[in-house]
Amino acid sequence: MDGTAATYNPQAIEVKWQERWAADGTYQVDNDDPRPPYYVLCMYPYPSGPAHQGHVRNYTFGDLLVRKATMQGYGVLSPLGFDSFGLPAENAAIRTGTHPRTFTDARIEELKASLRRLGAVYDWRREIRSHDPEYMRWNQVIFERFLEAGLAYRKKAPVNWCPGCQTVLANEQVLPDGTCERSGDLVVKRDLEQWFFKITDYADELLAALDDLEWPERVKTMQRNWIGRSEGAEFELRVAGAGPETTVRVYTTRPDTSFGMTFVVLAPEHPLVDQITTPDRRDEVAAFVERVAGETDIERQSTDPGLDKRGVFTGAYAVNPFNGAEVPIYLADYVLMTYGTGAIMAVPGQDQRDWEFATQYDLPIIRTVQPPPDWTGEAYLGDGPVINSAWLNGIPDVRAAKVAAIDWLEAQGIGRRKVNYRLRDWLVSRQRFWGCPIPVVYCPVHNIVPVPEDQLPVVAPDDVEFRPTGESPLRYNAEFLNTTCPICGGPAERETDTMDTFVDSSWYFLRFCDPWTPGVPFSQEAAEHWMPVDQYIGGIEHAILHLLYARFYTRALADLGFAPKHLREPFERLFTQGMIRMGGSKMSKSKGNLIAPAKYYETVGADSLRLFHLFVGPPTDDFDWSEQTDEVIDGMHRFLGRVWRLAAGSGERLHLVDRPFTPTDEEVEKGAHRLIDRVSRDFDRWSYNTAVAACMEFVNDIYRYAQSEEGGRTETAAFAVDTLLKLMAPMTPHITAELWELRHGAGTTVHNQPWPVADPEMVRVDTETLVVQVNGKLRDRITVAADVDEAGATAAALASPKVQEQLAGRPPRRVVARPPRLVNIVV
RNA sequence: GCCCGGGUGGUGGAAUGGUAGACACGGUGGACUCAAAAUCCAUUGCUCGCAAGGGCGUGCGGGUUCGACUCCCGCCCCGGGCACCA
Repeated sequence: MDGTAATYNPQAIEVKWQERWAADGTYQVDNDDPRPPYYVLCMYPYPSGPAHQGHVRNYTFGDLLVRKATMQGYGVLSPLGFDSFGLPAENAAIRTGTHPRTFTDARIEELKASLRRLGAVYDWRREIRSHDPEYMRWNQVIFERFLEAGLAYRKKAPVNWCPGCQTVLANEQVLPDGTCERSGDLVVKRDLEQWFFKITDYADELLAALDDLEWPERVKTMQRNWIGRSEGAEFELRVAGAGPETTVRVYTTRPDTSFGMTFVVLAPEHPLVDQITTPDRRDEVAAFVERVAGETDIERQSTDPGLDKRGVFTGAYAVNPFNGAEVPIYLADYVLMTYGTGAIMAVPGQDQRDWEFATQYDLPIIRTVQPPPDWTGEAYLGDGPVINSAWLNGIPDVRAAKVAAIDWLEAQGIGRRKVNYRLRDWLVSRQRFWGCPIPVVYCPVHNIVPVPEDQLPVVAPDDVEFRPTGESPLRYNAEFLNTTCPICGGPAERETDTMDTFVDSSWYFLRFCDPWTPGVPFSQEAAEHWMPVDQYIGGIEHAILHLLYARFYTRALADLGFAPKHLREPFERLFTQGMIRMGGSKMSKSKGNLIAPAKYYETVGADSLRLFHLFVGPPTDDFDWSEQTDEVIDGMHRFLGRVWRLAAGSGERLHLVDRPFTPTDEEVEKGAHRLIDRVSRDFDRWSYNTAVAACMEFVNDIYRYAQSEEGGRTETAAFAVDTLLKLMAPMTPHITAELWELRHGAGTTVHNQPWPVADPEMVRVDTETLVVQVNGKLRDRITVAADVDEAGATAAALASPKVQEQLAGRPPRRVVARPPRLVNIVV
């Protein structure tokens, strides 16, 4: 053997193969590729600099699938791009004066280089950067079509406003104590006119279609809860002493409990508050409203600090239409203007939060559902017959009572059946510079006017000043701000808000299918060919927002004629990986706990790092990076060294001979088939850690075989090693490629070998270990034929001397036989 | 607070109602070496015992079952998301 084959040197071989894959375009795929299509996609990253271990893990999983599907004969679409708009680049611009584009492009190059060095392969001809003007053009065209179709609209919505900075803050910029991270001022809520996308139009479909997706149940559950469909009723209550036009509309999921309403609660932002509050209550109500304005929704809905001072009486009363009773109207922080009608009827008998509120404010409690006799709790949420409810009394269950109550409301003309969603429309306006401009102008005559398509994309000017106030520089750039109305040519102002970056990530996977056809964001044919994504891979932190927005966008684009009409779901299968944590918190640049992969590339190599991420635990689990982690990574390098010495034939005491086939050789070949079976099934169930463990066991077995007295048979060993290299190729692509070339000659590559298939005859085992228990305790292990029946297994178990000793002459009361695995003898 | 996960040796984890701890990391002992590195071998849940062998053991408390890490109920602890971080 020559010097290069003698020792494993990852630095020498990894870059060589990476350059070859790039130069040969091995993993580029054309849209007319004749192989069956398969689309593997990892969530495109925000470019924050060189890859961190979270990226390494994510892209290792994706790359494994790309390479395996390629070996299986698919034409695999494996694109990547960059989610390149966002707050960090803007903050860096303010800090350093560097334009966000310069900053971002530099970060992208760093990230790309470190992913290349990992050996992850992509069709880079399809790369997308969300700040690319071509991508922005289509983002803006789509926005204008949304506007045309009524899917985009403007309304007022509260934002975080910092009085010191005179600007809008992201939630992230508001510290836990409610102050601005920059100035320390107390952040307040302020209403601004903002753009929304009507995702609620699709609420029903987004909910119903979840059932058929091959997604993790937990993600589907989170989306279901997020959409939060509820069925109930909406009805009007007159305000006592006011005219008939002054009514409070409430939404309830429990119209059957209306006779138990003992008060009404409005959100502090409710438009009726000023009108109905009595003069003697004004000061207290105003103070309360102001205080709640400073709270987040999470604080408002928390019941943690107790319920004191969480509500205030307005002095007004509402009339319960069911029985004419006058009940007091309160304000409470836990009622949100954004859900339902912003007003609720409170029924403390059947709602625990209402119960606590009623107790706090000495309000009456009336039960309208009969709790079971042994009920000791407070509010009763369960089923039961209606009580204390006049004409509803005696209805045996909640479901029937709801129907009766709603029928009555509709007959009286004061209310109706109503399906409600927790899901709110998507607020897409961002008061930032580094985002895709919203392509409209405001004309004093023609109001909102979209920028004509031939003038797109609207791109922010470069000569702006980044001020440390956090204010978008667009507001102060006269050249950008002042324009003319596309309709009348008169003076007009541009929209200075940009789009939420989730807009960019809501359709990039469609653009990847075809970033080339002029005149369209992507061609229908290409989308037809590749979509939906066969396997989407990303972090669990995107379980709700990104995935829901992408599902909405795909439907909207199909309905607007951009995508094929029948394309509803973008991601056929979803896999969500766990996070890499360090010291208990998520790895992130801001926490300064990133571990760059570069140092591993320079020492143990990319293959060892990839193998580590596959081996360390189930891909869905979080992983805590610790001081011991480097030792585990070193262990992967040692294992690959063993593989190298075995496959390159440079291992000590390897003893291979040409000789006739023996039963020992047959066992080794069977072992290889069992490995194929195990690794293939483990890959299919995302159990990479056990697949790696199986390969390690196999390598140990082959070493024992090749180092034994009688030695290994050359052909058998060659079959075993070649099988191993093929199975490991998707996990550790460089070392397996190099070894394959070494064994089979220049120009050959393991990566175009067909994925091995196990022969079922060779996988079958002849004998099994029968576990014998007495009263559930393990007492013996017996080797039995794999096809042993119940009687045979029982007989073998009873014949065991150890079992006889335990029984001590007692007759078995019962024998549970589960051949060929187990017999349990109960005495 | 609400929604969603998780808890197994010193450590990462394995075990789809049937042998708890596969495979690794670390530790201990040994071989090779002048020495070290590398490599290789043995051993390694806790505990009693010279040994054979026994007992205990999957966050805590109950339950279902011949049998529970696994299923059910009630707790405790840790993590993720909560709509302007992406």
